[in-house]
Amino acid sequence: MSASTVSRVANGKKYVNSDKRQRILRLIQETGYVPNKAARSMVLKKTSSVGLVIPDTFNIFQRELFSIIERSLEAFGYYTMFFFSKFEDTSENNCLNKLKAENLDGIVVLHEMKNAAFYEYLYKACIPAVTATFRYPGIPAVHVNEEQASTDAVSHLLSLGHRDLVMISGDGFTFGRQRAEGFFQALTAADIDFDVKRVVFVRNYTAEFGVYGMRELLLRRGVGQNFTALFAATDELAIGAIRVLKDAGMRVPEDISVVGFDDVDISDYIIPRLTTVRQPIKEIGEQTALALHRRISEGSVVPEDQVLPHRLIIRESTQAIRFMAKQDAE
Amino acid sequence: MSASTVSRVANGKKYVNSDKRQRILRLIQETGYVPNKAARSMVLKKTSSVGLVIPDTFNIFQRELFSIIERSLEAFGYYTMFFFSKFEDTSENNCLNKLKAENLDGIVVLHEMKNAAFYEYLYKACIPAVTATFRYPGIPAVHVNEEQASTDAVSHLLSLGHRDLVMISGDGFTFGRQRAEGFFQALTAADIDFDVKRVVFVRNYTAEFGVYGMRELLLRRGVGQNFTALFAATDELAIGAIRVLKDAGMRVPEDISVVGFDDVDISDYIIPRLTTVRQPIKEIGEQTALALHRRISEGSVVPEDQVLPHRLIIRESTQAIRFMAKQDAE
DNA sequence: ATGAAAGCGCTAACAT
DNA sequence: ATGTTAGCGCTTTCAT
Repeated sequence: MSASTVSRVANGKKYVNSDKRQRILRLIQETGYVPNKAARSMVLKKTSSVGLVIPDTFNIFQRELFSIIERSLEAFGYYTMFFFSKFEDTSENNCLNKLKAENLDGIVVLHEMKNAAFYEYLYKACIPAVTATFRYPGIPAVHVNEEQASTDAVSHLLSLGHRDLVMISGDGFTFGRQRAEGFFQALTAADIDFDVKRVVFVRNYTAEFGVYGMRELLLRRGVGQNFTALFAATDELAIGAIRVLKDAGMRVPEDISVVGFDDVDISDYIIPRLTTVRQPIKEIGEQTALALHRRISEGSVVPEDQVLPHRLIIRESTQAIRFMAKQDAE
Repeated sequence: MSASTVSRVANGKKYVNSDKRQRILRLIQETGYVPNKAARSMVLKKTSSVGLVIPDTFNIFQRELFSIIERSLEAFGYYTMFFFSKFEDTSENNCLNKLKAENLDGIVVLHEMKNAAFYEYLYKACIPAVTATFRYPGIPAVHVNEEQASTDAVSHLLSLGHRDLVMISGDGFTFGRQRAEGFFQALTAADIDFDVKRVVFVRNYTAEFGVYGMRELLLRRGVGQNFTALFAATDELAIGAIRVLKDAGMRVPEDISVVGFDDVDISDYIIPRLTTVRQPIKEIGEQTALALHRRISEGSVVPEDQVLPHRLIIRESTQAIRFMAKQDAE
């Protein structure tokens, strides 16, 4: 029989005698035949593959997220190709070139490319894209309300009686600035003095940089500043910061309350269990995949912003301010 | 000019007038032309892509590892495709089928497929493969000596005076059994009674399952058993176990010493800092990529086993046994 | 040094 | 219902 008949069977098309269909199906089984994807995608002019652009170094939350996205995409029948990119021009261009060679059906952007050429290419080449955990004008995004979530975290601290707050954030991504923004908003709303010194920005969102951030904060503390509570822009930053506090003889939460962000899996197991803002990571991943699938299959062009609900998870690392702590300070 | 000339330029072939070459190069730059990978791989009969088979659920160590492998592979000019597989037949077959469709140049196996059909396919289809963190007969492997590493960890506990040891391991992968094996070997070598009750096997290597494991151990403890030290098959298992101990009012390391395995990035920041066995994760990743590259490019068939050196990292979670602890027990 | 032509494995349009 | 043909974008002979 001819190639086209086999093709018809393989793709479940009509117009095939059912005897013949059975026979071909059996043969496919026996020989373990699998159609060549390259050839298929060449004639179909689509690859059933989507690209996932991710940061070269990622924290636990991001790692979790992109594996969820990968699996959700797979459920829709897409293959996922990962593209790592650093926060630097050469790396981004490199990444873009690889992307171009793939004829991807769509792209999920998890890493904020700073080079506008990237987004221009997506636009010109009419490649459906969705961003997750951040926004870019004209592209549908799935994310939480970072400012509001941060404000909620800080409000929790405020409601516990804390007035002297500090924050560790990062300068690498927009969310770092947004979370700091939320921090300041909550503070000003509570009539607390607006002092930029309350926030230290570190290069990365890992525990290692949490250590650096807290050391800096402790240094500042020495020269007149003081604090009873910390808001860390990620759980890992919090873990590093708590480490330093412990080493400096300060107890969490007795002396210092700490709240993190992300609700990474280990946050519920560390000592003390971390109070944090949970991002609905599963939903973010699934909605991102769904949004991209819809853009690809239905060609819906309307860029819609999906803001998913966050939730404050109160655990052990925060507690009401004690008078002792205040007295120690004076 | 003709397509073939452009092709020659794009691939850096000879026999092109240098004026023309310059002109084409410039045009490529300007138009942002990138050759279509599908068409290329069809005629070349190779894809420059390698598959990375990874477990559907992975712990921090594995996540770190496969991102290192991906980057190392990229350095050799390969694209990486990720294939997730569960520990179950349908999922493995599914994974195998996807693999087949790709015409991969090579495959890195990080997930122990139990279905032999998988390895048979690799063999029959002559697809170069390398396994990492475990071994499969006939395939080059990159890994540490799991038994020896475990023995070293236990010896450390022994040298601290501990005699009553327990272990939490998993049954999902070979390394779980190997690490338990090393545990028993160290015990028998030290003339300590060989009691299978000393080890509890959980379904997964995460903190969550560390909690379950320790709860079980504590239950057993109630009925006459006792222990002053724990060896956890992964750092995350250790984190979960320490959590339970803390909740049960036991201090680490004052009452119970704990040693983990992997030296995951956060292990140096948690409270207490975790004593653990470090796997040379970077080297494992790099050597895996290198081994595969060599098999692909040089076609070397000799399956060689690469055993990389581990290292015991002593931190805060272990300390010499105290008499008090012994007395408490009696 | 360059161009023309063939062919990689597949699917879709066209015949029958 | 089935086979034949053309063509996807590239590289590689083979001519010139």
